[in-house]
This record gives sequence, structure tokens and C-alpha cells, in this order.
Amino acid sequence: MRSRSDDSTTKARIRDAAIRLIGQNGFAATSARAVATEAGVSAGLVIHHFGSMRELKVACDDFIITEVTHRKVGMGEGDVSAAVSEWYADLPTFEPWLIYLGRLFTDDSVAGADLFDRLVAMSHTMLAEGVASGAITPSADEHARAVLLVTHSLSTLTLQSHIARSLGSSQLSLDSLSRMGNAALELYTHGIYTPSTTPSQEGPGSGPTHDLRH
Amino acid sequence: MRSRSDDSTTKARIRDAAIRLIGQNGFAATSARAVATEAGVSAGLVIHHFGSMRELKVACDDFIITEVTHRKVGMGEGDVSAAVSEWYADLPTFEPWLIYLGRLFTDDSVAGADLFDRLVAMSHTMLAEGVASGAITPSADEHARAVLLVTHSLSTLTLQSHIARSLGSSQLSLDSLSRMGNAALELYTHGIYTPSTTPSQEGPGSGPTHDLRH
DNA sequence: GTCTATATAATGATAGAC
DNA sequence: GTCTATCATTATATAGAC
Repeated sequence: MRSRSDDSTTKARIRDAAIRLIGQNGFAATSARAVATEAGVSAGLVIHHFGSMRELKVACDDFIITEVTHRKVGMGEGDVSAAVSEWYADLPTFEPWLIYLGRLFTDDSVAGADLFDRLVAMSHTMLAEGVASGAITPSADEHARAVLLVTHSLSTLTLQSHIARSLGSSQLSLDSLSRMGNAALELYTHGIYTPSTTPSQEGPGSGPTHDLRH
Repeated sequence: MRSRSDDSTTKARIRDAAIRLIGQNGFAATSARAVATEAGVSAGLVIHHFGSMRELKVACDDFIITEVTHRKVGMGEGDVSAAVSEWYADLPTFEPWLIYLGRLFTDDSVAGADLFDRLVAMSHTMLAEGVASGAITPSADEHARAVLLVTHSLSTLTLQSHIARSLGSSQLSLDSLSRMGNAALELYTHGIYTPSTTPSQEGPGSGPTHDLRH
């Protein structure tokens, strides 16, 4: 279900075209002319409606952030996970939004930084509730764990083209998503190491690659 | 330790400048003139040495891939993890390489795709060995798990600016790296869920966000 | 609102002097 | 090898016709 995205004004069509192109190629590689062609209008009209390319970018950011954030259904506002799940459930419609969302964290914008920080805060809250209820194991560094989980979670977005290719489809499919989801569930349930053979503690600087050298 | 990177020819200086700028801003946002200024040479010389901007990009890709891949030390060639660990251990020197490496998977290039696939193959092999020796729990979908672990691992690179900010430093620090590494070790050791309260199986399409809604 | 035409700036790339 | 000067192309953005 789209909320107010059934907006068939020309301005909305231009914005949607920009979301597709910026998501696919990045902002710097997207020209006003390319957006115009994609939207089926003239180049001047793109600028006329948004003032400048940077403002068009901001409009796209705002739109995506609003769409992924403004959830009134169920468990309160700001439920990004639920929104993304809905998007995944209707890939033909929402794939451009998912691609743009991934690009948001990589193209560096204030919108991406803000959303990331909000996701960390949400993850932090949920983890704390889980720990309090006994469902989730405490961590020696709760904030680092929250950042780690958000980072891991977003990697499915930022690296979606590689995931799709490696799993055998040209683009992200429901099947690939399901396989990744189940693998992640395994990981979050019991890790990957057998209980008796946990490796020794890491030193500083060993960084993010230790999961490649089990 | 740099291998053959102590190359102080002008051509190498231009390539190093390009690695810094492309890593920081992306290829499309990096002009020949900007590279020239960064390297302290004229704009024409950049093209003279590399032929075109695209060829300069390929040269940067090749350089980084070679540096991160050609490890003859210890456990055989192609040990990307060991190389990245060395880079992390000397951040002032190698930070531009780490940033470029992250950009490689996001800017989409053939070099990035090839490296990703090789990392998945390596991860697959290591996991299989671990399972055979009893150190690692088997998975219902070994390939998906390998892809997941590589994706998670690379997210520390592709999202490094967000991680650094969220952990309180302006850029990636040894302390942040250490905290993330330890949080990941916890995760890989026992997951996050307590044994008795594992959530039910995921359906298709629930995708990569379930780790945000424990 | 939408177009065409255009001004202005920046881009990648070339040519030729040194 | 390196520079300056320049070209052709493309970019964003503006102005004005309809």
C-alpha cells in the first residue's frame, strides 16, 4: 500500500524518475536532462519545479524518509522495519524506493545520517526491552551492538546488487530475501560457533574482517 | 607495511590523489581537475598519464584490488582479511584505501563484483572447514550464510562514516573498530537471543529488517 | 504548466610549447 | 614529463513564448 504516493502530478512523476535514476546511479551521475527524459518532460521543467538539482535531491530524500517513517499502523509511528517489509512484499512497485534507500546511506546526505541515527536509537530501545524481558542476551557494549545490528541490517540494502547476483538472480527477489532472512535468523539465534570452541578475544584493530577468518 | 606502494612517481601520486577523492566522493563526483589539484599537477597531465577518467578509475581499482589481494605472507595468497587488518592497524596511512575499498562495492564496478564473489567463495571454504572440524554450526543454507557473512563484514566498510559518527568519532578510529569487533564476536559466538525464546521461523519477504524488530 | 532557446559554467580531452 | 591554452561537449539554470 502506498500512502500518498499515488500522486500523478507531473511534479511527482519527475520526483519518481529522479528516485529511480539517483537510486540506480547515484546523485552525481544523474543529470537534469536524464531525469527529464525518464519522466517524459523537458529539462527546463525539472528545474522549474524544484529550483535546482540539489533541491530535487532533498525532495527525493524527504519523500523517501517520509514514506519509510510515517507508519501509523500498529506499533506506533516511525516503524521503518514494517515499512521496508511492506516494500519487499511488493517488489515490482517498491524496488526503486528500496534502491534509493540503500543509496541514501552511501551518497552521504544529512537525511541518511539522521535516519541511521534514529535506527540505532530504535534498535537500542528494542534490545534493552529484550534484555529486560529475558529474551535477549545482554552485551558488554550495548551501544556498539545496536550500531552493529543496524549496520548489518542496512547492508542488505546497500549491497543488494551483490547479494542478488551471488544468489543467482539479476535483481533482488523474494526468494533471495527469504534465504538471507533465514540465514540471519540462524545467526541471531545461536551465532556460528559451536559452544565449546569459541575463539579467543579480539584485540583492537582486528576490526570488521574477523568474521571472514573464523 | 606497504608492498610496492612506495611509488613516488608523479603517475603514482596522481593515482593516490584519485583514490582519496573517488573514495571520499565517488567517481562521478570526481573531476580530472580536482584530482590534478589534489596531486599538485595540471589537469592535462592526469589525462596524459591515464588516457581518460574511466581508465584512471580502472587503474585505481586494479591498484586497490592488487594491494588487498596480493598477500604472500603466511596462509597463502588472496588473504583479504589479513590485508584489511594491516590497513586498520595503521589508519593514518591506509584510511584512504579502506574508504576506497568500501566505495568499490557501492559505485558498481566489475572489480567490486569480482572481489565480492571471491570473498563469498573464501567465506564458503572457511565455513565448510569449520563445520567439518566441528568448530562451526552447520547451516540450512550454507551459501546464503556465506553471502550474509560477507555482506555483514563489508558493511563496516560501506557504512564506515555512519559507524564512526554513531560511536562518537569524526572518522574511523581504533577504538571504534575494537568495539565493533567485540560486538561482532559476541554475535558470532552466541547470537543475541536467549536459547529458550527463539522467535518463530520467518516467512518470505520479511527480508533483511527482522533484526530490527526482535 | 510546459516548452524552446539560450546564457554561463564546468567537464573530459587534445595540441603544442618547453 | 609537464605545462598552458584551447576545443567540443555537457552541465545547471534562466528567460520568454505559448
